[in-house]
Amino acid sequence: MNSASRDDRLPRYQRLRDDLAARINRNEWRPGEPIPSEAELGAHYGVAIGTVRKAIDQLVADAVLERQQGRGTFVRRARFNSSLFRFFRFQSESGERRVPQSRIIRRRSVPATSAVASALRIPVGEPVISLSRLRLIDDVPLLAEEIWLQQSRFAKILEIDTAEFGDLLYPLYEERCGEVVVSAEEILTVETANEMQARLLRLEAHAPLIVIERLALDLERRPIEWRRSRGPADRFRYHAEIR
Amino acid sequence: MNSASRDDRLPRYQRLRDDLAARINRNEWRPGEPIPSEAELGAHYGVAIGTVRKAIDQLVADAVLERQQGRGTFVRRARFNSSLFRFFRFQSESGERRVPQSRIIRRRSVPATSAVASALRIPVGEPVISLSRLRLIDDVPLLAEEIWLQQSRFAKILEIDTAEFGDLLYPLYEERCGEVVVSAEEILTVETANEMQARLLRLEAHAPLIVIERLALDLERRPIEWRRSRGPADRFRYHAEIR
DNA sequence: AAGTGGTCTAGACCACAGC
DNA sequence: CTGTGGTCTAGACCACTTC
Repeated sequence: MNSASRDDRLPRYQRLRDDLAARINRNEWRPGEPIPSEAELGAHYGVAIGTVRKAIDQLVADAVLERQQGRGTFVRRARFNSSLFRFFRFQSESGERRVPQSRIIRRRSVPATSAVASALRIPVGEPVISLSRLRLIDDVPLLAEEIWLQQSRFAKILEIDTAEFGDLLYPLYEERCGEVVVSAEEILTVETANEMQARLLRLEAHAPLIVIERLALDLERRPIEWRRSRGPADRFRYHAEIR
Repeated sequence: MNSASRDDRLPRYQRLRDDLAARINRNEWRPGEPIPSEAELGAHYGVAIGTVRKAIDQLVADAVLERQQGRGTFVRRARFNSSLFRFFRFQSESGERRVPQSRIIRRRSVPATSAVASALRIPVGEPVISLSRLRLIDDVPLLAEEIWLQQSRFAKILEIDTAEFGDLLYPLYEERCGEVVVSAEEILTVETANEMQARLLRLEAHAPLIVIERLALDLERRPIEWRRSRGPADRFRYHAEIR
């Protein structure tokens, strides 16, 4: 249990939620696997089943767990095909949702600039992994991305051959580093392309670019990755729900 | 109760939620006022207090109600200053969040085009109210908006002097028509200004514009309003959370 | 002190999945 | 048939607000 007793002032269902979240993060149950039944968890933690339900409710709302009546409660596999990828509507007016091809252009270790440090909530100068990649559909460049990762949590990323990265990074983070992206915050702005960006994206200079800054968070709401993506504004289409 | 017994197959807390939502929509309790206590509601509807809590939980999650421990549960007043207005960050890099000034340019009744009809989920040709307005900060144009409303629900909007509309429409909808906006879906794209838009927004022709299409929904998820807003892309800044 | 929402319990019964 | 989650109940105690 350990961390479940972190803060006695918090209600039990909160501490239970946090403990379950940590255990899932620790890969105690793998995606697709069921966690113990509500009754078992209640017995194990010494709380009523209603309290267990309330804790699980939250993780279901966070899309971390999935209930299946009569079967059990399961760790969700693949949080990668849904809303987090929304801005790939970026171009596919033409129809279906395809995963863009990915080409890593550069990978290096650098000290965190103040902007990166404040986004990732780490000290300035701390080593971070910096990735540059280009995303394409049908070999047409769609997005130029700069990506920053805290090196201490993602050291493995420096070891893998970039050719083996695949087209999606989040599954890589999960498989190689045990880091799971569950939510994100995005800020959208528009700027004009400089010469390098124009060349990379095969646009004319000064063409309008959409800029998407995204901070990806794990299920304990700690920053995992910060990225800045740029793509041609005229092919952009972004869907959002407001509550 | 009436509508609470609409569908016996639904769980009680769902039917209770719907009934409370309808009563709030009917202005049975005004914004800022408390609804009856959980115990009272339980007695009135003949359900356990836990069931009442579950129904209220949902309305709290929808930002329709607000709990205050020791005081009661209140109908939220003014859902107008929070996330629904996010894109007014549109320009105020300079600091605080201000409500742009609003100038109604045109108001008329027209038959719904197929696009408007499908957005508002009404038959093509049904009369709708069409508004054009300009929004400004410090007399600088910021957004040019086209707005469509189902005329049968918003007939009063045709009667009020447009000079008395004020700077915000949603409070107007609520006060005059009893229609409350609780959530919305937005689609963002970028296009270039035509001559009329450029003149209106005081931009040069072909300047990039951000286009925000918004469908506003009431707490029963029925479409209330559809609008298309255009503003200078270089002053655009949009924040979104993804889950 | 009285009334409100917040937490937690213990148990009943139902609907569904899987053997 | 057994085990799972889904709904619902009735009541205890706590924390907070108001008088």
